[in-house]
Order: sequence, then structure tokens, then C-alpha cells
Amino acid sequence: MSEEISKNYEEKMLDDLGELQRAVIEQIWELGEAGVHEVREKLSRKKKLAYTTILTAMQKLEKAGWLEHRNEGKTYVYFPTRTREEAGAKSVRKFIERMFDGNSLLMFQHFMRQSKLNDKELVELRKMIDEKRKGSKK
Amino acid sequence: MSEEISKNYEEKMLDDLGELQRAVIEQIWELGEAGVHEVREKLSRKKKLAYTTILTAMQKLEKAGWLEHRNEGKTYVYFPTRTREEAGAKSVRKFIERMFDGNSLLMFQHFMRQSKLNDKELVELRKMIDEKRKGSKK
DNA sequence: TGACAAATACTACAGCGTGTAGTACTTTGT
DNA sequence: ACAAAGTACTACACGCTGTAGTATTTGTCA
Repeated sequence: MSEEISKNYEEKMLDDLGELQRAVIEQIWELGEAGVHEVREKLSRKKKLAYTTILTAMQKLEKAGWLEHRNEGKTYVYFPTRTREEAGAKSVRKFIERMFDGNSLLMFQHFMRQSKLNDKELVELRKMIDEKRKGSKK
Repeated sequence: MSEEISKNYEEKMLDDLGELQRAVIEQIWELGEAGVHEVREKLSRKKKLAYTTILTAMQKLEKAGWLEHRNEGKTYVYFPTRTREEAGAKSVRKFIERMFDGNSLLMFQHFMRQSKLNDKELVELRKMIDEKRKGSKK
């Protein structure tokens, strides 16, 4: 192990996106789909960004595989290629890979050790696990 | 919510490090502490890197707060400021923050949904949870 | 059908982090 | 006091991001 530095050239995960791009795709997830103007409006910040700035961000997201678009009249309507949930799950997977060599259990241990879940939430977790067990053993 | 794009200026997490710096600190964690030469030796790659390259990486890690050093004769011995475990836990926390708005439970749901844990591992998880519950309700 | 407005495509650029390493400076053992 | 071995400083290219200006395309309405 660690003979060679591993090249994580796979795909970028959600968490690797910059601030703007991240905000843009979150917005689109929230809206389902959206054009540039819409996203720009929703992303109301102190200093309003130029139309082309948002456009460029969306184009970059498309090139990177986060978004696709379809024509609607003369404008483009962008929509996500994955749901927020899928993207989250994928990121979790990649995160675990990078951080804990893909060992989910190990990851969970760390998670447990530092999380401040109350009893009720812990019970909730147990329930999830039990459901998973039931589901997998058909 | 999402009025303002959140600025995550806090600290960088382990996962944000570049390939080399990441490899270097992993190595130091493995060794406990180490000088530049030692790390350089251990990091045997196809093309051996210059001494100063490793040095610079370590200096950057120090500036970023991952390492400290102490004098030993004329050379420096570097050691980590946090254990691998602490760094991992911290990263998990930050990850959850960024990815799931800090909602661990939500994160766990996603994690559960996509992980391929077998029954034995699931049982293991339950055990962890129960221990946690016992521990917290004193 | 042609002009115009609105949208997109293309291009640019600065800033930052990283890897990579050369050169200048410092320290220590003999 | 000097050579050797370290460290500090500096540099630079590369890639990604945010940011936006300019060029080009396109849909529509008169």
C-alpha cells in the first residue's frame, strides 16, 4: 500500500465545487429546473452578479456533467443529471473512499465517536439498520 | 435560507489537500514523526522527487496547521498536530456540514441507502449504537 | 423576410492552491 | 573557520474558479 500515490481522477464530488457553482446547482435542485435568469434572481446576494457570470457557471456545471439543458424557445432550461440525493450518496461514497480507504464501517465508527446524537436519534438509526437488514435478507 | 452563499472559511479539511501533501501527512501519521529524508524515502514513486519538494510540502503543511516541528540537531522533526482519527472525525463533521447542512441523521440515511454493508456489518453497527446509548445515559 | 432584442458561445483574466524545484542563507560538527 | 547538510525564500507553470466583456446566434414580430 501507498507505493504509488493514488490518482483520484474519477469524478469530482459535490463537495469539490466552488462556492458559486455549488450555490447554483443547489438552487436548481430546489427548483427542479431553471433558466439562467431564474437562478440569478434566486441567488440574490449583496452585489448582484452579471448575467453572464451565472451563465458561465451553469455552462461549466454542464461541461462537468452536473447539468443538462433542453431548449425552450430561444432559452435554455437547465436540469440536474442526478437528484440531490444521488449526488449526496455518491459524494459520501467518494468521501469514504478517500478518507477511510473505502471502509464504511471504519468511517461509521469515527462518525459515531464524534457525533452528538441524542437517544431518540440513536433509536432512529437502529430502526434504519433493522429495515436495511430486513430488506437485504429476502 | 440560502440568502447568502455560505462562506466556509473555517479550516480546510483533510480531503481538500492535494495529492502530495496528503501523501506526506499520511506518511507522517504512519511513522509518528519524521524528518524530510524519511518521508522522502517512504514516498517512493516512479520518479523520485527532489528533497526540497518534500520539504516545501511539509512547510506548507505546517503553515496550514497540520504539522509542527521540533529541532533535533540541525534537522527538523515534524509531527502532526492531530491524530489521524481526530483529523478524520473533523473532516467527517465538516463534510456533513457542507453536504447535509450539519444534519447527521440525514447524512446517515443517505449513507445507509447506498452502502453495501452485509448483515454482519449491520449487526456490528447496531452494537456500536447500543454502546453509544449506554454510554450517554449515565 | 428582415431587423432587433435577447440569449448563448467564446474569450479573457486575475487569484489561489499545488507540485515542483533552484538558489540563497544558516547552522553545526570537526 | 569551514565544509556539508539543512532550512528558508523565491519562482513558476498548471488547473480551477469567479467574474464578466464581446461576439455570435436565434426566435419573433411587424
